[in-house]
Amino acid sequence: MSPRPARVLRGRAGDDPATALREHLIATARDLLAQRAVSTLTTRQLARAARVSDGVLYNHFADKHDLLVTALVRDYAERAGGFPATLPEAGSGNVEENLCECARAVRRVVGDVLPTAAGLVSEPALLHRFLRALHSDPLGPGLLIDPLVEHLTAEQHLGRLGPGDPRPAATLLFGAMVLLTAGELLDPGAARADDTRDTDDHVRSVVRTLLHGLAPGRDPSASS
Amino acid sequence: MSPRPARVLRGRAGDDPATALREHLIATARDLLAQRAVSTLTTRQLARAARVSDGVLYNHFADKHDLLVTALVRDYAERAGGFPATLPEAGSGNVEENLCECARAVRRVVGDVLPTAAGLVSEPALLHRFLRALHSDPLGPGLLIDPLVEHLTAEQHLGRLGPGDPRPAATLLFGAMVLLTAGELLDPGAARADDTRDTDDHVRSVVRTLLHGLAPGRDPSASS
Amino acid sequence: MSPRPARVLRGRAGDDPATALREHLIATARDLLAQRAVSTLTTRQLARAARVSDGVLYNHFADKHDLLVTALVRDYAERAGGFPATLPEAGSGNVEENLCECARAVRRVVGDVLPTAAGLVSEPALLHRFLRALHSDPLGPGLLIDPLVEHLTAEQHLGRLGPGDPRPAATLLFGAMVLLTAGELLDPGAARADDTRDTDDHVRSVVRTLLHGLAPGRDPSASS
Amino acid sequence: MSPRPARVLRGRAGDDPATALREHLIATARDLLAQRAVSTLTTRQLARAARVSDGVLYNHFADKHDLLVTALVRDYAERAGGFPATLPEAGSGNVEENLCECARAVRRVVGDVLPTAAGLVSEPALLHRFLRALHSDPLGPGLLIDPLVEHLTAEQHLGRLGPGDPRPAATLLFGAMVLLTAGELLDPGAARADDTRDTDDHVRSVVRTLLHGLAPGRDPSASS
DNA sequence: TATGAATGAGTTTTCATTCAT
DNA sequence: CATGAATGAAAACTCATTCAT
Repeated sequence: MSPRPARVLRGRAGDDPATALREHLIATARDLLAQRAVSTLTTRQLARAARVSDGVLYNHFADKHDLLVTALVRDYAERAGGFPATLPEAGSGNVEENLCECARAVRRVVGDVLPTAAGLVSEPALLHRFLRALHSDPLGPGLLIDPLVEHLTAEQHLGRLGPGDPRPAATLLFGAMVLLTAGELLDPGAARADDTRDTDDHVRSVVRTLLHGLAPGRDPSASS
Repeated sequence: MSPRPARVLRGRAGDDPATALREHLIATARDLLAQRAVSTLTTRQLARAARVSDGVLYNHFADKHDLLVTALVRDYAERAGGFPATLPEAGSGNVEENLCECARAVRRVVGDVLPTAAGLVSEPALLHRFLRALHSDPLGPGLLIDPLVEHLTAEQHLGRLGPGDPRPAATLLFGAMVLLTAGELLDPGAARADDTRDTDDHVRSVVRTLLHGLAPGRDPSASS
Repeated sequence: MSPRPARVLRGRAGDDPATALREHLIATARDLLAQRAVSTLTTRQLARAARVSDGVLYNHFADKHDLLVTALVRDYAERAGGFPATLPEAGSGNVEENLCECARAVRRVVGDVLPTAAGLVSEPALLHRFLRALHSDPLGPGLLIDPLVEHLTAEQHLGRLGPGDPRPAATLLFGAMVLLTAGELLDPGAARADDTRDTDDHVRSVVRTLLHGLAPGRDPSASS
Repeated sequence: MSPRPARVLRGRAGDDPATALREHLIATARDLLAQRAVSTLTTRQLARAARVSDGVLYNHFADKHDLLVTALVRDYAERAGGFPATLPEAGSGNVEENLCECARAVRRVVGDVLPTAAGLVSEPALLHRFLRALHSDPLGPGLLIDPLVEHLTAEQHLGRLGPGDPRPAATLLFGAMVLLTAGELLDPGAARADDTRDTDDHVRSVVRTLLHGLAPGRDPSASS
């Protein structure tokens, strides 16, 4: 009485067969999205990669964009949703080290999310649908910045950071990490064996600069 | 019996007609690139816009990508090449105001360059060729960061900024501007009438935070 | 352990469920055929409209065409079958008025049947099957003409029409009505508010011409 | 300096190469339209039949419908445009024979035009574009009826036909011919060796009936 | 060397039909 | 028998590239 399952799902059990293939398609799309840019993905490639016939897509999604946006949102939600948990506890250890750990967390999530996000820029229709989907989800545009701001605020309340609006500070830290990530993405040739070490030095110096500021008359060596 | 010049160039004199048409195509491509995304640009549109026949392109460039990359590089070179001149003179006026002006200059150039650059992500082949072209040109990847670093170094020598590596500071400032710009590009709906003012407030607060740092025990109100 | 009846027929009793669903599909197809053209009807639309699963069709009909032809024949049979009863009684009232009423009856049935029939032309396979089905049914091609011929014959026997073969007369009347109907179908824009009146004037003048003939030496005004 | 000609046109000379392929496509479409119904024609079939690549169509026409409508109009124009010339001269020979000749002319043109026209019914979009094209051409919807009306009028002025509106008479004659034609088109099996003879008898009896009318008190034998 | 029509592989999407359940 | 998802062969249309002139 149930319809025939897709060949590719033969042998699996326990799933709701109605949603199993839908999920399979989303998963396949995410896989491909991690390799190629959105706009280079064809429905044919998708079907081939999912080991499924050309038409299935349209049994589960309104059109190609519908599947793509769904996969994109799912991807973003999972990657960005885990971000807050990767931030260190405010008050623990030492402030600078904490900030470095924050910066590394940002770098990780940006590394995950940036390639896909950048690919969206050239597909205005897709971008629009993606942003609408994000806004109607609990995933707001502040999903990544806000936890950082909260961390800084918490450290302020603990007296471990000075007063002042933490949001520009978060922007500075976040932006610097975006830049480092983008640089590496654009120029993979620069990635060397000692890459991690170098990168971490970058992170640390950025954090220190942010902590002590550029203005003269302060002794940054005090906390190093 | 010299070869027939393209119709669109009839009447011009003095130029080498061969390079004239090449330049004309590059200029047209740049014009279109400022309007549409790279991936949506067809050779036909290009030919029509250049008032030239569909095939000429292949007499002057290896293929469509070759023309596009050339136009992209040219565009980047001009926009980014003009950037240093838009930075204020170190030592003039007041340091904070100078930094704000630097930040605004960064925002302008990023606003010019980011949309096109982001569009490249979805065309991996193009992106690769673009990056190779950039590296073989004098236009290194530091084209935008280095002038900023120099400005900061100059202010340090004048004693108007504290000691320390100016490069992470430049990264922080630059990254924050990228973030602001990207936010506006992605969410044009957030652009309001008071947009300029808001944005400038953002810029100023970012600069102040960068100047005074996050560490406690410093009175940021002193210099505001 | 009798087979499960289709959801849409649950609760009905007394019918043979096998033929009930068959009839339900035919009825649904007729409904849709009255709205859309044959060639635009998909099996999916049919199944949805019948509130039945996509595959049932193939349990009761050889294929889509089989169902469609069956529905088409059924439709034609009912519309054309009702036609004789809509003709006026020979001998009643006045001959001209009776002929007008015949003409109107023809127009009605043609209006019902022509759109569907014309739509068949673009589906040669369907058309062929349809015609074969018609011929094997008691529904011959004379189904519409013959009753008209009989009416004329009856009026002849009553001495209210002159002698001569009534079949060409029926052809003339029928053909004129087909023309009027086709004209309106092809050019719906010509339909005005006073449409009914105009059309009826057309019908009347056609009937009068048919009654009195074109040959000279006859005073058509005598019977007007 | 001229672009490369289509392979299929190699060797021909004298034509304007720009319009040669356009005409070739129209001609091919007309050929196919004479065999298959409009809606069953695919762009692929068209290209194959024209011995031309799949895409050429779009170099000369906005889309498939554009080509089809153009072919349809061209076809109609040529077939229907020649119709008036095939009518006999009013006043020549004998009236009845003249009317029979008119009827035969109508039958010919209807036989040419009806199959194609009927196929249009199931393609509302195409039908609409076709009708619009017809109306903007000198080819009005009266193109076929009007010459017939004029013939009758001329015969009236010569005193060879009685008075009265000739238009309903034209409608009757035309409609009867449409019916005869449609019957033969729908039921090609009825076409026999003696077909022409039979058909001609039909035509003659229809014309006589039209001439003498149905009303009693007239002696139709007088003119037979 | 400029022209611009011809080429044909490639794109997204539809849909009649099948078939495991 | 009913179910309805899977199938895959089209469909219309696009576009980078070629090439006779």
